[in-house]
Amino acid sequence: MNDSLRAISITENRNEDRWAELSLPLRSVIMVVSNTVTREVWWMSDAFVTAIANVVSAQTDLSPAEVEELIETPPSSEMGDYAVPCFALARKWRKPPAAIAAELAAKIAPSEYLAKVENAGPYLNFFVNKRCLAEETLKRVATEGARYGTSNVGAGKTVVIDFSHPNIAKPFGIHHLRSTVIGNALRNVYRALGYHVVGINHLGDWGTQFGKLLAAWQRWGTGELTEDISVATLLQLYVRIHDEIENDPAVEEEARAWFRRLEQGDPEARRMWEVCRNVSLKEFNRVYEMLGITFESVAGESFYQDKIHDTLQRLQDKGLTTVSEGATIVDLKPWGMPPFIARRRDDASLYATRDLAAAEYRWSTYHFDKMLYVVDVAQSLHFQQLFKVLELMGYEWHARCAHVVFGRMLGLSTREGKVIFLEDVLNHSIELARKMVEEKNPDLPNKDEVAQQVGIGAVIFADLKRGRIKDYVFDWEEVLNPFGDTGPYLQYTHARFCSILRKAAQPVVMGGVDYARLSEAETVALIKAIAAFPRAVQQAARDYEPSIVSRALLDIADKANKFYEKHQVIGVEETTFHARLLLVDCTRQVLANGLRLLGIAAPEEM
RNA sequence: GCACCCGUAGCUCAAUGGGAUAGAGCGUUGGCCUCCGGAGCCAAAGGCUGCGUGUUCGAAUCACGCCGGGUGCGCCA
Repeated sequence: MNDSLRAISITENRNEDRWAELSLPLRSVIMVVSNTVTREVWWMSDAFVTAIANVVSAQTDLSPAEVEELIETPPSSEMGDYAVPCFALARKWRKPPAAIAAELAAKIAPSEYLAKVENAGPYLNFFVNKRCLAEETLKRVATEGARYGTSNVGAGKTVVIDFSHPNIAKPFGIHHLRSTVIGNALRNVYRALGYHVVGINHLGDWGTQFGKLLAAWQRWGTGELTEDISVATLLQLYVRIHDEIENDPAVEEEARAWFRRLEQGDPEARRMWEVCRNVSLKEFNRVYEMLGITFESVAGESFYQDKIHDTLQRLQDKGLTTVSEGATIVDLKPWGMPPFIARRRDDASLYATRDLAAAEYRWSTYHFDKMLYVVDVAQSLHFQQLFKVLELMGYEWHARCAHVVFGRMLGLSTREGKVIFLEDVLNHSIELARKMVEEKNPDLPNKDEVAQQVGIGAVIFADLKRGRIKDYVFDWEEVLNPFGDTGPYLQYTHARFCSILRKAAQPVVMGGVDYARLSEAETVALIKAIAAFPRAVQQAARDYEPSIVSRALLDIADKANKFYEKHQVIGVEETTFHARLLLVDCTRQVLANGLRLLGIAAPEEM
């Protein structure tokens, strides 16, 4: 990031926290809060796991639940489908783990579900009945359809997600992409798990920056500020006043004065502010529409303007505030943090103040079980302080708040203070997708629509495929490359399987399918990948990590293409045909479901 | 200076509550369409998991200490 851009990003909003520390207490709280959610939720608990747990439990002094905790997946399917390591038993029984594994392997007889048991060193490896695996999995997908992967673990619970939150009077930059798509994906994931989700766009529509903007207009603007002004012009004004302030600090006082007028409800200031807000919102909405993102609530910082007085009063009543150098602060020294500044020397409110008021308001409004702030790592300290203050105020729900941290976006080749507009990136990507579609599928009737879906999907997936914590090195080539582990690859696989269904020209039937026909290595691998999907969705929610869904999808697509390469569907003997056709349909279904969770379209042709 | 985050193949990233031989994609090299979509598949090459010590039957994963990078640290958001 170069200097001019850095100057602009001084006022960028929302970010960070001690994610690792917070996630743990949060999880334990959740478990206490709801009796229905237990640790088992995060584990696979299908028929095979249960069968293994029972059969091993019968031969040991471990309970089925204890055995379940031990079950893992071998590194290679040739070793088995599930494994129970015997190290824990070895300590208990004071015998070598390999001997125990061998002993258990000999004692456990094959059953309908578990076709074979053998030991490999200290591991007790189970081979499942492939027919059962196929039947369990595909019946479930076919029956649940678009609901496959969802559950009701969140029924009756509310999650508030604060995401996107672009800054008014500034363009919707590429750096807002992360919070926007991560937040949206989490919103979809939680909703899929039955939670009531409140997605909030906490717009950066208040603060000293508007004082600067208004001061700039007064200096250089001509006539009245009206809504025909563009965001680009507003940005220019902002950059210009910013430079001016650097040269002449007195100008800053001018800006502060304007912000004070705004906070005190001065009609002229208020009117100009509204113009800026409306102009920006119009532009933001265009981007949200492209991304297919909506919010349950658009309550920016300004929304809390009339609430901060009471918030400050409560802080004071609880004896938490002190006055230091004219400002009202909460001393956090005992917790090794700098003070939380609640009110400025000149009585104006601050970002932190408004966040505090927002937290209180959201609690009283939603009584959430969780509140997630999807904000980049730069604001870690801010949220640490905020959560600590909530705790000091005696709010037990402070532990339900978590900062969903993501890394900064780097590697943007910005020329001289130019912010990269997200809209431009999306359009660029759409253009490339259009060329690709034109080349690959010139007769497609809805080429424009598909180009949109593929182009935008590429940008979204590029962001969501990696863990959110790492800095994201934005690379045009990577984002626009349609080959490899990309959004277009997933969409292509989906379209390819849709194509088989079209060409087959026969209804997919579930009744009478001979699942024993689905036993080749590539086929089983695909079925397993499909079976793993629901768990990935739950893990994504547990870790606030959409990339877990992304990777599950890549795995399914990878296995799907390998299956496709090796096994013909159309034109093979009828019993096998029907079995494979069902698998194709289930594959298509789960890919579509997963893409939807990520906020990516799944066109049937491309 | 203090705090937090991140160091895994040339590059971007994985590695299922610490487990078996650390895996993908991009890039490089070489193969595969008379056959359901080649935006695909197969194969090769590429690693002291930043360094060290410790805990453990077992460490990329946990602890401590270094080194390197990023970010933050009182009236910006």
